[in-house]
Amino acid sequence: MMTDGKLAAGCPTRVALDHVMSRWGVLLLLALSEQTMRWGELRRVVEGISEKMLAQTLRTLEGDGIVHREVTASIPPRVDYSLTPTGRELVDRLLPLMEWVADNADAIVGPRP
Amino acid sequence: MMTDGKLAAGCPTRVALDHVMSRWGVLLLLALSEQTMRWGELRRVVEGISEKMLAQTLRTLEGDGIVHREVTASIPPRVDYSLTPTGRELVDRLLPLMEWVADNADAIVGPRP
DNA sequence: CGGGATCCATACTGATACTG
DNA sequence: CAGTATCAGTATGGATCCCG
Repeated sequence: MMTDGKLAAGCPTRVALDHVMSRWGVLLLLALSEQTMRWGELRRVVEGISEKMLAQTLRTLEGDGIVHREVTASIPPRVDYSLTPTGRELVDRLLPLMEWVADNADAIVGPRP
Repeated sequence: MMTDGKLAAGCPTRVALDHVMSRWGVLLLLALSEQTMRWGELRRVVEGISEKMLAQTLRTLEGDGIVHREVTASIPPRVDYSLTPTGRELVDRLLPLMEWVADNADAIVGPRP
């Protein structure tokens, strides 16, 4: 029933899905699921992400109302990223999936040379 | 705690995640969550997918032990795709997330011009 | 019908430099 | 510190043609 007309090519669900399930999106949401983080922390925790994709993905998620960006005008400047209530709802549904993938990752990827 | 060392750059969890959460992977899993489907059906149901990505994604998921491929030698040839038990476990955790995204898609994507 | 092979466009990355 | 800008190399995806 979800596969009927609801997943047409450019529909909102598809777009939202691309944001949320993107390579770096899930990892950022996972990181923020535990605590508010600063730019530099995210850069370190989400290993392998480029500055470009970090900025781009954060801006997308912020625009989606999933991530909250809070600037503290100080020297040095400080910017904190956290989940919005909507983001929290999303992550609550994302976490069980992530845990399953983490638990079964070896079985999935391992067997194949 | 999942964000500690467990998500290092090339770790199995990251790789598995890229397969499962890929743009087309989720849509194929969603389609197969309801019933076994043939190549042509998947091509139609997962609107917008190219033949290349359909073949590639299916082969990846098959290699991961998530999707089962069954060939019937007939004329015309027939190939059915279905979820393995592992795939079913995965989809059970994926579905709640998908439903949430579908329900909130307009709120996520809509508000931004 | 179910793909494989090929070529081309785009997206992503990495490195570097620069700013408020 | 927290970004933005730019450029070049590479990976990824799409379109098309073709075959058993």
